[in-house]
Amino acid sequence: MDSKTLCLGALMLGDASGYEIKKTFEDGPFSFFHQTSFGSIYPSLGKLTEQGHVTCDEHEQDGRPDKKVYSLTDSGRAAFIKALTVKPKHDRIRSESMYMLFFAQLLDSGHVHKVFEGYLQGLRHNIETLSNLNDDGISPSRLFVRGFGKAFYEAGIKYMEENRHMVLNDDAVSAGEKS
Amino acid sequence: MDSKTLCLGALMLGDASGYEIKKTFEDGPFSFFHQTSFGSIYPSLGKLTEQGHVTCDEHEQDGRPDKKVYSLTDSGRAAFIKALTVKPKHDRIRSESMYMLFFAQLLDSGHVHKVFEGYLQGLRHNIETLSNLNDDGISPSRLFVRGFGKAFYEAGIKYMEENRHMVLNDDAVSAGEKS
DNA sequence: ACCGGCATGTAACGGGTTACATGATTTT
DNA sequence: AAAATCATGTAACCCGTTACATGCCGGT
Repeated sequence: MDSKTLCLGALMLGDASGYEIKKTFEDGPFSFFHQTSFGSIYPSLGKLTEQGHVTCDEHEQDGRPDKKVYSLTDSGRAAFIKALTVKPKHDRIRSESMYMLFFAQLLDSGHVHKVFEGYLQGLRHNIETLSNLNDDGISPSRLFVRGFGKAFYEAGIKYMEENRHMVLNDDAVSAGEKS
Repeated sequence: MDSKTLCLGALMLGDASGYEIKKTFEDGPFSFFHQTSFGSIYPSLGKLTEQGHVTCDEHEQDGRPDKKVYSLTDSGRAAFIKALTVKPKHDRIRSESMYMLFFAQLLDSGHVHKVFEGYLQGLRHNIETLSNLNDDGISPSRLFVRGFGKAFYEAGIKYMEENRHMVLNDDAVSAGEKS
């Protein structure tokens, strides 16, 4: 799935600028299963405009560059649906943190600790992000995906909290006193 | 984390050929949080050999090309540990299936059905893969990572089974009869 | 007979990340 | 005073995927 399709999907949620599309992938409903960067969004929007899949309204602004708000056209909507009507590729996950924790016995325990806590915090942050989304009037399938993300992350948090002793062999010490 | 580090990690589990390293990322303990392809493994092994991080033993074989079995050197082990002693990047997940399910209401229900069932099957397959691994004599941190993967996938399966009605609006019909 | 598994490797192509370039305004 | 937010865009580079090239063996 290329960056253009990702942009079309973001615009299915409503007109938006490139900047706002990026936020959708950071804080919005796609945050837990996709990510993009400006370097791919802006060129994609350019190509989509050429192809007639989106139109662009420029709003002048004080000081800042003009805000370019993109809207889907019928052809864009059709292209989006067509792009989604293929066999999906398998999920691709890359987790450096898990790779590090796997090799925890080789690493400095301070570092392992940081990685562990950082990962936990990341999971909590992701749940918060999903929980902050407004669910009013959202279709069941969208709620399903949100719920799936939450279920995933919650299971991860629960597991980590219950099994921290497997990676961190200092809990008894660091919990009480430091000497 | 580049492909070279990934190869070093695979070799930490024992000497292996490029072909076997790939299997480690497909069926082995890394399967759920990383993936690679021959196109990146073979060149990486070449570079690592040049750098002295691995050595290579060639075993002649009947018919097949020689099997090149790589082993870590001390310098390789040190390089690996150094590569892991940095702040990990955030997990990167890309799930085309979830993207499709999010937009289920736009898509042909037959296709949605296929995506849903395919995804569920994929989760089950992942759990099976993790369950087939031999846990004997494995360090706690490695078991932790395995358990994390299982907890993740199990939560996903449970959620999908309990909430299928949110995406699939044909369960009552298709469950009983087909007319 | 054909497909899948074993086994290594190269090359091109595509694509995305990162960094750079610019700059005002608001928050800390 | 510095950092973050808003806002767009380009370019280079890295790197990985995909496809190609080759070939035997075992199972169906």
